[in-house]
Formats: sequence, C-alpha cells, structure tokens
Amino acid sequence: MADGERELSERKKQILKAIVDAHIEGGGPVGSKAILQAGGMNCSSATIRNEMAELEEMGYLEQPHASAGRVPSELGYRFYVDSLIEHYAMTTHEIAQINNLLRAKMGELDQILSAASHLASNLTNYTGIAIQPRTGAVNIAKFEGIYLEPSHFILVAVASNGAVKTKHIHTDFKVLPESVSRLAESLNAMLAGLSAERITLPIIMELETRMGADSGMIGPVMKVVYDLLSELDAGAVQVAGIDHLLQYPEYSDTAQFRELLGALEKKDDILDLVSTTGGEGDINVLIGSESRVKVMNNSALVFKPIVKDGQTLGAIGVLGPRRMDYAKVLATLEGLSGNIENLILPNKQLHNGGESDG
Amino acid sequence: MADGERELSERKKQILKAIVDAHIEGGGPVGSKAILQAGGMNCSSATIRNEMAELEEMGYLEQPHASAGRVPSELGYRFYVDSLIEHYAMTTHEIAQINNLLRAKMGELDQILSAASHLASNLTNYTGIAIQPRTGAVNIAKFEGIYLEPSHFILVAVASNGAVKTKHIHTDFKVLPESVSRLAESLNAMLAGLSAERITLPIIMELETRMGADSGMIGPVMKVVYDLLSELDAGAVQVAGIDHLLQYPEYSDTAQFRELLGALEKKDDILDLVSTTGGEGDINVLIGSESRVKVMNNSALVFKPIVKDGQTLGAIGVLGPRRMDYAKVLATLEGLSGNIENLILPNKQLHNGGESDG
DNA sequence: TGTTAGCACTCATAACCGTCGAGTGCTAAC
DNA sequence: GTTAGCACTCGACGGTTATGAGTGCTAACA
Repeated sequence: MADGERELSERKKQILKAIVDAHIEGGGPVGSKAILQAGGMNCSSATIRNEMAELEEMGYLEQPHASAGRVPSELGYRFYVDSLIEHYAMTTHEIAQINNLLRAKMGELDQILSAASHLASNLTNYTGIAIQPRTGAVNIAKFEGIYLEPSHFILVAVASNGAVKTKHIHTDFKVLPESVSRLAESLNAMLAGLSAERITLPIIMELETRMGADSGMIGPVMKVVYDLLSELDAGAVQVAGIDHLLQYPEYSDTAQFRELLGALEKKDDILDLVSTTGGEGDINVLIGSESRVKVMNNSALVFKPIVKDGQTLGAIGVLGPRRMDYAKVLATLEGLSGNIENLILPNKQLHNGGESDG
Repeated sequence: MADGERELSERKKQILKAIVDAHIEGGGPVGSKAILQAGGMNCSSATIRNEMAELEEMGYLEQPHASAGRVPSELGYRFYVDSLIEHYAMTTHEIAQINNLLRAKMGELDQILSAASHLASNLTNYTGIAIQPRTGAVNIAKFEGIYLEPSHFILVAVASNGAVKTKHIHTDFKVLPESVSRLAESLNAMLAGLSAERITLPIIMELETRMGADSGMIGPVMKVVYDLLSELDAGAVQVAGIDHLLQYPEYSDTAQFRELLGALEKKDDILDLVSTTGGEGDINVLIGSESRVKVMNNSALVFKPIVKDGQTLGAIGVLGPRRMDYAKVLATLEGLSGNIENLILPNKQLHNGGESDG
C-alpha cells in the first residue's frame, strides 16, 4: 500500500476525474457503469470496478454503503483540484458580466467587494462572500471635521488602508466652525498614524492644551476616535446568495443548515479562517474539514485575497457544497479578482477614466 | 351567519384566545381537551367543541383535517392581535439588554438600526430586520473635500437626513489642496439642497466657471455626486438572525424557505412593503397574505417606523411564522424604537452624555 | 498478468398495510 | 344550554416486502 500510493496510473486518474466530474454534476454516488457511459474509457465495467476498489483503498473514494457507487473523499477532491482539474473557459456572457464591474458606478472597496460577491454568487450558483479582514494594524492617516451647526459636527477619519469612516458628534456646548477646523488640525498633528495603543495620556493632554478654550471637545472626541479605530479594524463579512445553497441536497438537513447560517452571521469563523489561511494572494481552496470550522465540514470554501502593494485589503470567496464546480469557481474568482485589482491599481498608474477607488 | 358575526361572545373570545396562545406555544393544532387543561374554562370539552365549530364557521379557525384540532386562521390572528392580545411584561434582563443600546458606542443611524435588528432577533427568536426606506427626496446638505495627495482626494456628502457618504476621487491631473477646498465651497454654493433632477446644465456650467483652471475636476465630480445621490436614497435592508427561523417547523419546506431567503436578499419587496404600508409611526402587523408578498404568506411581519420631526428615517421589524408571539414582539419593538428615538432626539434637546447621533 | 463476463449478494428506497390514538361530530340525557 | 358517551375519521408510526442499482468475487480468456 505504501508504495502503491506513490503515483496514480493514468487510468486511475481518468477514472477518479470521471467520478468527481459525475458526482459534481449529479450529486449521487457514481457507479462503474455510469463511468463507462460517460465515455472515454476503453475497458469494461468490471475493470473499472477493480480500479475503483483500489482507489477506495488508497483513500480517494468512499462508499456510502455496500451496494452504492463511489463518492469522492476529501482526499479525492484535493487531488482533483490539485492535479486533475480542467481549465474552465468562461462564456462571453460571463466575461461581459464581470467586465461590467469596471464600468459600474462605484468607489469604495467595500462596495466593490459586495458587488463582486453578488456576481460570484450569481455566476456560480453558490454563495458569494466578501471579506475585509481584521488587520490589527490600522491607523487613521487623516482627520477632517465638518461643521454643521452649533454643538453638532462630523468627524471624518481616513484610514491608512483607504477606508473612510464618519461620525456625528453632538456637544453640550456651542462649537464654532473655527474650533472644528482647529480640532481636525490638532488631531492630524497628534494622532495621525497612531494605533489605539500608542495614543497615550500625554498625547491627550497635549491635545487639550492645543484646543485651549475648546478643550471640552476632547473628551467626547477621543471616545469617537477610539470607536473609529475599533470599527476600522473590526473586519467585515458580507454574504450574498445564501438561498442558492438550498438547491443542493447536501443542505436539506435543516438543523445543519441552520448552524451554517449562524456561522455566516457571526462572521468570526470566516474572518479567522481567511486571516489564518491567507497564502499571499493565491487562491485558497478549503475542502470540508480542511477549514477548521466544524459546521463547514460538508462544504467547501474557495477564496482569493485582494492584494495591493503587498497589503491584503480584502478577499472574495465562494461557499458551496464539497462537490462544487471547482473549475468554474476558480475561473470566476480569478476573473473577478483581476478586475478588482485593476480597479484599485496603485494610484498614480495608468488612468484613463474618471474616478475609481483607492 | 351574517348577524351571527356581529360580535363574539365572551366565551368565544376566551376560547379563541386560548387556541391562539396554545398554537403559538406549541405549533400544532389544538383540541378541545387541551383548552380545558389550560384552565380558565368552566364548561366541558363538548361545549368547547360546539363553540369551536361555530368559530370555524365564522372563519376564525381552520381544521387541517377531520380528526385534528383547530388552528387559527388569518382572521383569527387578526382578531387576536387587534382585540385579545395581552400586554407582555418584559423581564428586567430584556429591558437591560435594550437599555445597553444607549450606552453602547455608536453614532450613525444605520449602525443603530443594525444593532437594534440584532437585538430584536435575539430577544424574540425570530428574524430581525432593519430598514432604511427609499425617500425619493434626499438631497445633499453639505459637501466637504479632503485632499490626500496630488490627483487623489475624497468627497464627503452630508445628506439632509443626516446620513454621510464618502467617495475617493482620482484624477488624471494634479489637484492642489486649495482646489479641493474651492471645489467643496462651489458645490455647497451651487448644489446644496438640490435633488438630482434639479441639477441642470446651467448649474454645471456655472460650477465649471467657478473652478476656473480646475474645471476639469467637474466632470468626474458630477458623476460622483450623482452616485452619491443615488446611493443616498437607494434604501437599505439589513437582516439579522435568519437562522432562528429554521427552528420552526413551518420553515422546514426547503424550497419555500429558499424563496423567502431570496426575497430577503433582494430587499425590494421588503422596501416596497414598508414604504407602502407605513402608518405614520405606528406599529404595523402584517399577517400572512396581508403583506402582498406571496412568499411571505406563511409568515408575519411586524415593523415599527422610526420617525423624527415627522420624517421616517427607518424602521425596525421582526419576521417570523404567522404564529409568532405577537405580544412579545410588539413589546420588544416598542422598547427598541423608544430607545432609538431617544438616541436621535432633536439635536439641541436635553443632552447629558457625550456624543450620539443625528 | 491484466481483462472480462457472469452471478450471487447487499442494502437503500419506496410502497403497502395494519395498528394506534388524538380529536372530532352527533345523539341523547340532563 | 350543557354534558356524557360513542362511533367515526385520519394522520403518524412501525413492520414487511418488492425493487433495483451496484458491488465483489470467481472463473474463463488474451
């Protein structure tokens, strides 16, 4: 057995591929006869049965019960994805849909990712996921204040990764437009580039000094700054098209599907998964228990990080049954991420159109 | 029959209420004996059976099959909600959870609504919904520009309803910080308060004139302004805790649940429903087919608009099976909306704490 | 040594069928 | 108008059987 596993014969590969393909298509166990009918084999069903028995012994196949056909095991899918998969050629219509991302009105990364996840879901008929990971190293690159009326203004924070957040601030006392501008200047001078941990008491005291008569603003403002920093590296997960999953019988177990839904809502598991798995921009394929999330043992998660200047800004992914159409999913995510990374190209680089994002 | 429907006898009401209560609790049809055991009746099961037969004839009850108990009809629920419902007294723990909304860090309305929908879901064990309706009458009250680097700045728009949106803008040519400030000033002078339809070519021409040498900015900027306006009155629906629904047997039909999920993702139906049903700030209860959305015929939707200064800023709601615990849901939504409306009180009014939202 | 035909065997699925029991409607007595 | 009693209905449950897909094994064959 040990050296039998060294390599699979061509015929074994062919049979394994046929089984995975048929199972992805149909969902049920596939038998020797079905493989024969699929074509491409020039031997009898008995021979195929022998090969299948060996493939099962090697761990690539499983048998639900004695008189059923074979189903790919996790190892079988893994081998399929690594070695057997065929390039999926997208239809012109699919390419057109993806390209429309470019033309569409959009600016901020979260909107792009959200649109991409919807598209991923619709193109693949699985669930699309847009992820903005917790970075842990976010800071605010620039502050701005917008005066609205006495005792009411807005604080705008532009994060180092380009994200922008705003907060309304109400005060008990009147605040003049000049004070708001001065506040923004002071925050830029003292806090720009600092993470929450590096904002110390002396810095806050200096801020109060700078604001002089308006030092009463600093208290509420610091709370808002803290909230902004927290929100900026909280990470985010957006899910699109969960309803698609229910068309696959593997999700007909209500209780199990409910747990999956819960995990998708909590977002923690997904965020952890993506941040711990991230292979510097490559597509990741997590089949079944390869993701350490129990509730996803019957599912597969494929995701592609979106990287700019070596920084992982987000990821788009697809969640579906283990027997998902990996070829199509991989092609779709490649296509989408290529478009997204074009959208957020290094700022100064070739720019033909009007606006885009950063 | 016609005059028999004039009014329900006290005993009929009592029986109807007992049936609805028991059905909400248990989910199955309820029989005459069960009502007897629930207590409060001083007659025999035979009498109750007679009354039930009459209630069925009047349309308040339905019988799944000949030898089953009775189930409330839509009319039955309606009567229950309108006339029979008992005030639900929230536990101190529930009240505490809601009050924590106040203390929690938060600023923007969408965050408040989102948190409220999560809370609604967790407190009731149904699905929570946060809605920001399309208003159709949004305009931008104030613009601000934030210069980041040559040929890259941010446009901030503060909408008339307090919402804030930002967009990155990249240009083909260098833009100086002064140009960005001037742009904001010009936009404020020319566009503040205007809806998209009222932004005419002469106005745009005047903007170009004002920007002088930087008039090249106007093209891309106008596209962004249009996007901002579109996004601001696009409306939004956030859903929390869909997984809760799967604990109720009425959602065990996968295909049906899938359609419901789809409707919740599309958001259009929900937005339409809320905007067409809105009864000036009162709680709305839509039972089964009362909402015109087919896929919700086996569900009930309860929602409460959030109103400030006569303007409907949003709504929070709960979606669940028709046999939902209306008493608890109504109390929860009242509690939540009370808290939310406190959070967004008219700006200048009593303000004890630091910041909040507007 | 690898391939193939034939055949007995296994096991999930579906259909069928009787039993059980909850709950009713009806009737007759109070 | 209320109640006890009783026959009746009908879904739920559990066991049995028939079906058929697909296997493993054996023996013959190239």
